Order: sequence, then C-alpha cells, then structure tokens
Amino acid sequence: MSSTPFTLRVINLIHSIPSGKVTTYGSIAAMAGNRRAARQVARILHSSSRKEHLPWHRVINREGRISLARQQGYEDQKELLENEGIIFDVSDKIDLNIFLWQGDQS
DNA sequence: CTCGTGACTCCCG
DNA sequence: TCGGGAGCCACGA
Repeated sequence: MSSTPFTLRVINLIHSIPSGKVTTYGSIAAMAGNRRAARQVARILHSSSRKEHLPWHRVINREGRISLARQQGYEDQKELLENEGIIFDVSDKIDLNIFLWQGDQS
C-alpha cells in the first residue's frame, strides 16, 4: 500500500482540504515536496479516489478550472463544489484568490 | 519484470 | 506577449 512518502503526503494533504476550499495539483505537489510532481498528484488522486473516499472534487488545475471533460464528470465535480459553497464565474472558473487553500499558510 | 501514459506546471526562446 | 518543450514518477496492462 504505502508507496512513497510523497504519495502518503499527497493523500494526507487531500484529506486536509477543508470543505468550501479548493487547491491545485501544483500546490499539493509543492506542499508534498516536489512542485513538479503535479502529474503524479493527479495520477494518485485518480487512482486513490476510486478506492478511498477522497475529496477529489476539491482539486483543480492552476487556472481555477476543472480539468475534466464534460463526459468525464465535469458537471458532477462542479455540482459537488457548488454544494460546498464554491462559486463559479461566468467562465466556469473558480476565484483562487478566495477559495484556494494552501495548507495552513505556514 | 518493462512500457506507455497522464484530473499538470513551470521555464525558456 | 505567446508557444512549445521538458520535468516529474505512480499506476495499470
């Protein structure tokens, strides 16, 4: 199970995302120690969310946009986020200045 | 075991 | 200002 410390940290961080907030792959990767491992974060998230109850919907890309395609579950994620109070603008983007969660702001 | 791929992001020309 | 390339490495087949 426990692969690398990085993976464990990523999982832990995702669990730490407070409701009503979102974060980006890059932020998680950076907090986990490797800011270039954003892709791995996505991979881990996708894989883990299938087995565990991870708030995967709280993870979006750097544009403040959902990376998924409509057929992939875009609408589902959007609905989950709106249910937590996240606001999407006219471009379906989330204002990261308001909703971005960067750990506990060390 | 090896190989290909990817819910991404940053840097440099 | 904008575009393309490179980096990162876990997971599934």
